[in-house]
Amino acid sequence: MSPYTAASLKAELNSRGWRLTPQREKILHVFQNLPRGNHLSAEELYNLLDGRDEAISLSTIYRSVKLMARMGILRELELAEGHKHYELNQPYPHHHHHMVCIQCNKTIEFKNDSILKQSLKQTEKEGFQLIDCQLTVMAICPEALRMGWPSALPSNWSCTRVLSERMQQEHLDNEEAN
Amino acid sequence: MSPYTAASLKAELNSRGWRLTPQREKILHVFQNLPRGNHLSAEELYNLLDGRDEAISLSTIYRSVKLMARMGILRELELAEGHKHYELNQPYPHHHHHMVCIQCNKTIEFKNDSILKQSLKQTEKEGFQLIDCQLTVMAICPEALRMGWPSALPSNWSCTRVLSERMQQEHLDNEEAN
DNA sequence: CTCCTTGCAAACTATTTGCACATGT
DNA sequence: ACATGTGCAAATAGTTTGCAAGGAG
Repeated sequence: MSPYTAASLKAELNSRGWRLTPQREKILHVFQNLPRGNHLSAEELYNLLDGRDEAISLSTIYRSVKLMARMGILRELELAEGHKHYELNQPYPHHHHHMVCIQCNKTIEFKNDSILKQSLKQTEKEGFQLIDCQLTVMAICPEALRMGWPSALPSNWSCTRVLSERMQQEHLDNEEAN
Repeated sequence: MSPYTAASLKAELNSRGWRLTPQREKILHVFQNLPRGNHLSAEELYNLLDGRDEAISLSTIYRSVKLMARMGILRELELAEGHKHYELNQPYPHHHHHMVCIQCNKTIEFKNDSILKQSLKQTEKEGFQLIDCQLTVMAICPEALRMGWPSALPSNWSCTRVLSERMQQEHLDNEEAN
């Protein structure tokens, strides 16, 4: 899972009858230069390239990330936001898991090596080869509990902390896209 | 997390200013009578009720399952098929995890108590209350490996076993909807 | 020079929403 | 009574696909 070069990507693609195109090379390049822990949706990747005057059509983006995920080059993340995110697949130790409040959607990332171990155990048992593993923990956050979950929470309630964090995150996302 | 009765569902709803309607009661009832290990998508739930001449509109189905998931009554499953499934939230020991081949989408369910323990550890550390946890293991199945993954696999290859299993599953799904 | 790949626009799927009417509390 | 819930149809978001033109091997 070492970093791909254009040449090794080409070899990998060609061996299955696929081709190395400028688009695929650019996409790989973006992910290789993405700060650790970051991940992009198809749309974010599109905007990022568009901003650099290296625009690639959205359909090609979708086709490429799906292909590269299937090849094991990219990792597909199912985050709470309802659309998929991608990042370079560098299994260990850069992967993390998610804990999300089912009441307000507040999400916390965490690392845990023992989960990887259990996944490995499971793949070995069935003769699979591990590529990636992701644990999602659904829970109720302290603020919701303090408000009296499950019964005493108004229907439109949301953790106060969540809003400001979301705004901060969006701010970061915007910077990153420039 | 004991089975809800119409009365306890009503209490739970009312305490947050919501109401017990025949639709919500029917939906709860369906999930309570669902064989262990089964789960329904919004559409499947719609069809099931429709077949019983107890039709509920799709939007109401969507609104209800989302509400009940947020209340902690239902559990929302993100399976590989691209749409959400729901089942009664009876945390332990009926939950399971998934291992899926990123090459052919073959999916295997498995149980593992240690994952629940790790999730519990994480929720306690952050002061959350655990509701549910789901591990997804992305891997390459033995057949794909035998075919020479990652390089020597034709672009449209799919495990032979997968197709027949899918057909069997679809067959079961159809029976269940009647 | 063949077949894969791209870009565009249109199609699609799962889900959400606006609104008028109906119904629990 | 009055706010919440329902059903319908239309809207939306994310993603996929058909097709003609372009480009890699």
